[in-house]
Parts: sequence; C-alpha cells; structure tokens
Amino acid sequence: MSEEKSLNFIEEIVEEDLKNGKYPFIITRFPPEPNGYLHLGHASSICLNFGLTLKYGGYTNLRFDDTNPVTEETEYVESIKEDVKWLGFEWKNELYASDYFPVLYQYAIQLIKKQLAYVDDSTSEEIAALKGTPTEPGKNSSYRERSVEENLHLFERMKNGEFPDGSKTLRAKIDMAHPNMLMRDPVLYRIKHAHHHRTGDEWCIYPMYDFAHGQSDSIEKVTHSLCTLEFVPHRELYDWLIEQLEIFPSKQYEFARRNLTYTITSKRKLLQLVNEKYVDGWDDPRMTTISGMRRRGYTPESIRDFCDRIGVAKRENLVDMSLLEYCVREHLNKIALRRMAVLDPLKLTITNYPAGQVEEVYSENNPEAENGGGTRAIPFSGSLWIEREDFMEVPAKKWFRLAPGAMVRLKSAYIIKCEDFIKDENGIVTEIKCSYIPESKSGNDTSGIHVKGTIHWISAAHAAQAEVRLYDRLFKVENPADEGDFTSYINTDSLHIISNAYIEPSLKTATAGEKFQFIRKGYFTLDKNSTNNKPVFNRTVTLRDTWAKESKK
RNA sequence: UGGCCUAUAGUAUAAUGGUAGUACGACAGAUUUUGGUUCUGUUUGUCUUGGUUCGAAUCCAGGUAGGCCAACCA
Repeated sequence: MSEEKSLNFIEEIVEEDLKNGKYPFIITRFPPEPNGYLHLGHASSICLNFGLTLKYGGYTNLRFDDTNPVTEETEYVESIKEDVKWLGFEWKNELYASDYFPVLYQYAIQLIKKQLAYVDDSTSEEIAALKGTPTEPGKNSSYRERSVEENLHLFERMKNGEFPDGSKTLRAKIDMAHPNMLMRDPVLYRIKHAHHHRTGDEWCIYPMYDFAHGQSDSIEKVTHSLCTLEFVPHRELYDWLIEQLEIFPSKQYEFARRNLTYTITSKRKLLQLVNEKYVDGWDDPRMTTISGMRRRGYTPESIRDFCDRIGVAKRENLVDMSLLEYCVREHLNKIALRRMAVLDPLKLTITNYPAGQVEEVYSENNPEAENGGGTRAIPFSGSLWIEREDFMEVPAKKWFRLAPGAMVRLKSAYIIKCEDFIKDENGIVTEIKCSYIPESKSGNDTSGIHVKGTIHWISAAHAAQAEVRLYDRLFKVENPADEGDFTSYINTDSLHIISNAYIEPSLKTATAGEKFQFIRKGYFTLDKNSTNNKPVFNRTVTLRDTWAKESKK
C-alpha cells in the first residue's frame, strides 16, 4: 500500500522549500471574492490549497477577497463557507481583505513617501489611452510628477470623501514603457462611494486586487499563494509591491483552471444563467456549482476524488464529464441504498396469482455492503407496475427482458412468463398478462429455471407516488465557453420532470439528501422541494447502460 | 509589431538524461436475481526541424499551434 504517488509541480516546490529549510511549515489560503457561488473549479482550488497543508503540515486560511463593494454580498460569504465545510475542509482563520483596509492605506502612504505612487486626476479613458498597447509603449500621465506632499494631501482627501467616484486614483509609479502592461503604473486605489458588506460606509476608497491580494498574503505570512494562470503577469507586480513595502515575501504560483465538457466554470456566466432564469437559482441541480451538485446528489467524497484524479498542471485542459460521473458512481455504488421505482409505468397482471393475495418479499439494501446491507420487506401482489421500456412486442436482437412468450425474473420475487398483452385503439400497449412460477421465489427457487433478465417492479396497491426529476447536460456542445454566446448552446431539454412515478413504500420515509440507487435506473437523492404528500427525487447520474449502447448498433 | 505561459493516446495526468506508464473513455470477453458492480484482455501517444549525448518526452536552438496581458473586476 506504500506505492508512491507522483507529485504535481506545486508539491515539488513545497517539498523543496521544506527540505532546504525555507519554511518550517506552509501556509496557504483559499481567497474567493464573495460575488457568487463556488463551482467545481473552486473545488479544485480548495482541494489543492487545503490538501497541501493537510499533507505537508501547516494551515489554510479562508480569506474573502472583498475589495469591490459593488458586487459583493453577505449571502455569498455564507454560501462559500457552507460549501467549503461541506467539501470537508476546515480553515484555520476566517479572514477578509477588508480587515486590512487600514494597513493597506498605510502601505499606500509608504509608497507615496518613497515616490513610488502618485495621485492621478485622469479619467479611466485617459488612463487607458496613455497605457499604450501590448506592442506599443504607454506615455506618462501629466500628474505623474506631483510632489510627495501634494500626493499625500490629495490621497488623504480622497480617503476623506472629498472627491466624486472616478475623479482620482492612486497609481504606482513604475514604468509606462514596461513590456508587461500590468507594470505600466497600475491603479492601486479607486474612489467608490459604495456600501461595503462589512465595513459599511467607513471607506470610500478601495484598493485594487493587485494592492490587496499580495499584501493580504504577506500579512498572513502565506508561504505559497496559489492562483490560476491568468494571474501569471500579475506576479511581477505582486513581487514588486512586496519588495518595495519590505514585507513578508509570500510567493505566487499559478496553475491551470479546470474546464469540464458540457458545462461552464465561470462565476460571471453562472450568474448570468441565474439572472436570466435559464436555471432555477445557484443551486439548480444542473449547475456545476458546489451547491447545485450537492442538491443533485453528488457527495463531497466523489468531488474530492475527482479533483484528485484530474490533478494540477499548467496546460489548457478540458476534462471529460465521464470522469466526474465515474467518480460519483463509484462512491454512490458503495453507499446508496437499493430501492425500486418505476418511472414510466406499464400495468402487469399475474393471471395465476391468487386474487387479492399479498406477500412480502425481501431484497438486499446494498449488494456492495457486508451481508448485502441487510434486507427490507417489499409487498408483492398479482397486480404490478413495471417499466414500459422493459417490454418489447417485437424483441430486438439480444433482448432479454419481457416479450411475448419470454421469461424474466421480477427482482427479489418470482420468474414470470409473458402470456399476452393488451393494446388500446392507438396501438399503445396498456397491459401485460403473465403467469408466474410459484417454485421460483427468490431465496428458495426450486424451479431449476434460469432466465437472463431481471426487472424491477412495484405492487400497484402498495405503490407510493413521487415526482422524479431527470437531468441532462445543460449545454449541447462540449465547450460552450469556447466561442460565441454561450447561452445559444443551452440544452433546452436539460430537465425532464416525471410527476407521477411509482416508488416502493419504504421510500416514503426518505430524508433530504439521502442517497439511493433506483435499481437499473440510476442514483437519486431526495430534493429539498419534497413535501410530505409528494417526495421529489433528483437523478444524480444514470447507471452505466451497456444495453443502451448495444441497442444502438 | 511586444511580453509571458503551455504542448505526452479521444480526455486528464506520470515518467525529473536510461524499458513511454496510470486512470477515464472506447472495444471484446467472464461473472452477475440490477444489461449495475466486479474481473480479464485489446486499442490508441511524446507538435515539428535541427543540435548536444553512448542514449532525449526530458537539455539547447529555430519553427508551429494554443492560451494570457491594453477594467478605476478579481
């Protein structure tokens, strides 16, 4: 069991830093901006950051990067905390970049005094115009050479609320001809007379990401500050600010964000789906948000396993959804209780079963568990519901379910033979008539008959009703974020509601979030929309279906 | 006419100058009272051209392809 798993490039850096004594232990942080719900991409980052300190010793902070009051809300803070906890991780400290506003303000004053920052009266258009382009150098702002005293004075007045939004900024004084656009006198502070979710109206100037993130890392003595690839060009500025401020040298390392086929992992786009009502809220089970996946029936274990399997690297990627499905099936197969549910009912009558007779049959709760996870009693009678798709009037090749004259076993009960079937005037089959073999009862079958097919069923008189929600992929194309308007790729058929499925009686006492395998149909969980009269089940994922493949040939 | 990042089966990820491996997928078979699970097998790969070396996926150089950078977003 001691096989060595190879290290990803970040683990290699950490091991090296630990080995040569650069740090006695490591500190990481997970730094979400509270402007949306967490999604699968964040899960990857969470597993990385927390996983690292769990593995190597140290701790991880949860730090909200709340420097832009206009997009941030307490609701998001709460959902983020819930999701991180649910995924199974514990942060050392709950922190906010906004806690550092006073320190950050002092840092800015330090820069001004070192003549490394200045107050600029340019409009954002003017700043953009002087910025140059990636291939042409920018030009100095005419406010660039203000004196230290004047800058200090103006910056204080900015803080005091003497200027309207957008009228002034504090900029770092670096190099307008720098090949890295981010080094061309980046804006450090902007004026926003906006209410902040934590500091209220205390501040009307707010630091930009670049003047908050690295400094927050440094204040917390974060050793390894992990972020995604689009921040690579920011690293130079990150290091420059830390160096000029002469503060703890946190180091930034970048990894590639994960993309998943047939979905999007962009907070902005997910917000759009919510706002434009393509889905029913952030926790819609079709969303790859953590809360959506939780509601859909995914387990934290399966998500962590997925993140572990896809690993961490620096190249562009588009991970196959089938891997995620594999992970959740693997876990659910071990833990989900087996139950029977008929989603598309067809009446079946056993003609030689004593009229009015009811008996109990026993079925194991989980064949993967020890002793089958125990058994439960299921009422059986001569009048049943079966799945419509389990009968074929003209059987296909290799078909081994019900067909005229064919035999199948009713799961955990008897072997039956199809004797006849009834159609209505439209040619729709309305009822199957079968005979059963009394000696074939599960557990003490003395019939000597072997059948290939086993189907699930529900006794009509004992059936409970449920709503079942079947989900399909939200997008029709593998990479909806690739080009064009992603909303044009939305699969308009991603939710199929079955309002009157039949479920076995034991399912009536299911509790929210409980995991089930509806035999032969897939994994399901009880939705929060359930009522006492009508449970609602979400399909997490189907079972692998080799027959579906076979029948397409 | 810039800077930076990246390139290994269909997908994701190893191999850290010395036998190109693993997982998912696909395909075939065995087992099965779930066409599930489990088990076995098969399949497919180092972007390109040079160079260094006894030996290169790995080091070097030039190409090519993809990505990121011109918010008072993060």
